[in-house]
Amino acid sequence: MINLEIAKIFNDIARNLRIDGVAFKPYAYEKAAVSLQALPEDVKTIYMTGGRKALEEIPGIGKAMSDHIEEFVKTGKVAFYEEMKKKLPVKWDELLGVEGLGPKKVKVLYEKLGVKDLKSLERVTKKHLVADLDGFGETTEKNILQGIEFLKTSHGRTILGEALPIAREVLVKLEKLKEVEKISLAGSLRRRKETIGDIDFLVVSRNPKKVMEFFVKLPGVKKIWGQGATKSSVHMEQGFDMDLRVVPAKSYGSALQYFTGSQDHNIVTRKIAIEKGLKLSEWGIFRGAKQLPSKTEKDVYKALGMAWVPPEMRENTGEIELSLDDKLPKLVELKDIKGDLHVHSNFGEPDGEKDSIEVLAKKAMSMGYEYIGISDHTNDLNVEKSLNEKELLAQNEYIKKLNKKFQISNFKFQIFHGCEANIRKDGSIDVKDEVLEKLDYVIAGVHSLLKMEKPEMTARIIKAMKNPHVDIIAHPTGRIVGQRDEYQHDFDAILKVAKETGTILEINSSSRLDLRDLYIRRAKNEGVKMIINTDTHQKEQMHYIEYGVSQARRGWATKDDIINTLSVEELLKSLK
DNA sequence: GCCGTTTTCGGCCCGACTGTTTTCAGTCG
Repeated sequence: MINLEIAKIFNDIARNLRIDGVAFKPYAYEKAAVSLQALPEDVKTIYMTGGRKALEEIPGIGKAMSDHIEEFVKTGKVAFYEEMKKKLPVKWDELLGVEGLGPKKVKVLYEKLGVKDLKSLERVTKKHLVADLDGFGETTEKNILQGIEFLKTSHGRTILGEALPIAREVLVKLEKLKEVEKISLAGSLRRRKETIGDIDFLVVSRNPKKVMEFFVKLPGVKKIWGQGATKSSVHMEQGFDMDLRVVPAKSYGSALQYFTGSQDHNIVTRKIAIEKGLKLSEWGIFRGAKQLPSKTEKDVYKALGMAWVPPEMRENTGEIELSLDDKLPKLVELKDIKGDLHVHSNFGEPDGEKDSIEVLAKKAMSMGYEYIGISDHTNDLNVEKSLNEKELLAQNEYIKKLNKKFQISNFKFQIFHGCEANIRKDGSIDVKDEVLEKLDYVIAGVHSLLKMEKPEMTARIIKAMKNPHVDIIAHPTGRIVGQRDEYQHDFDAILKVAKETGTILEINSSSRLDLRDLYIRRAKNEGVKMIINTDTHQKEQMHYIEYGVSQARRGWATKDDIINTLSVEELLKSLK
């Protein structure tokens, strides 16, 4: 996305200006970057159709910014930025990842010691060349070295599905302390971002010291690296950080709002406070010296004239405006989900690691579902057991019998029979039409040749969607969080055909989290329906549905956008 | 550099902590 590319350039420019001591301009560049990130349309299209004038109507974009955008659209570069990069040619992403290192220290390290990346940083630190630099010292040098060590053992950002269960375990332990009056997750985990930098807890307690003492002694704590009167931070053995903050009850709402973020969201809420003659901080919302009610987040938003914003939406990508107008969408919830249509069974491989259809159906019932769909892999897939046409037909008979059995015992529960077929290189499906026809539904997905060029991959998926038997496209963009980027594809073209053909796009709840949040928003805007599935290979994974739901919420999806919130009868109608 | 029913000039979010300082800059969220 060109918007994101330009936003990154603007953020980089802001950082460089700030290093040079330029006041306020960096803020303008950051503001322009945020504005671009939040923009649903492509700036290139805006420029092509409306020219410079249209660009300057975007908030935060004035003459200089539109100059840069025009130049980038025309040449793919911004000369002003290229010059800056030459002056300070360091690997920012690497160096800023070291705890305690910021832009200014990086500049000094580059100019005095030639540090360009983590490797050269480690070298000069181990030679003890850092401590003598102006503004540095023994402690800073030691901290940098420890920061590098931690980076080596940490695996960067932790994916949501790993972080959330760990966080909940800690939450339960803290809740049991009698000193803890109230507790909540905060930060990116509460916003359910797909990856988490660190796990944040917010606690109300009259005895912060006691709570923090307990916190830093939790199992798995490797090092305490920050401790103030109301805050402590620890490195965990698993390679991530946890932060705990303690506040008084009268500040709980403002503190939760503040520590949940995102930072971009908070900057805007604080500005709204200023406009109303108020001041918002983690300690409360104030008119002069007088504190207004700040016990709950609702109090805080109400004082700002805003409706309470679901944490998943707090990214300053348009939610503030909707909240001010009281027009926030009612997001889909976990309890709305009535079934899961992407579940793999052990059919044809009873000794394998997967579960039987009966076990999976019972699991679905125990989760309060009204239906489950069995969708095993088919013919072409070689990495795990797949069913051929004959086996699919046998499975179909078997599921029919099972359903009859349930009916006799008067269960209000239905097993659907589908499959997860492969979309071949040419867009054809690897199962014969006459077999697909017999199934209740068909999921199709790309599982091979992921490196195709954009036009070919787009045409491949479009052809599959045009197949009258294909109801759902599994994990439509092919990415896996933290492991694999999406394949090349034209998402707008895919959306257009999905809409025309009534094909449903999957929100896969496994570590794929595919569709991602931004694409969910675009699909929703185009009126394309989606389904939240787990891609379960073992029955416990059916609980991953929660991650798919939170992803859908981050994409602003409502119940109406998601077809597995429908009852059995309505669901059948919404399929091809 | 951008913006404006308190402004076309004068503002730009806020507070805490750390380490290097002797009153504050840099970093973090």
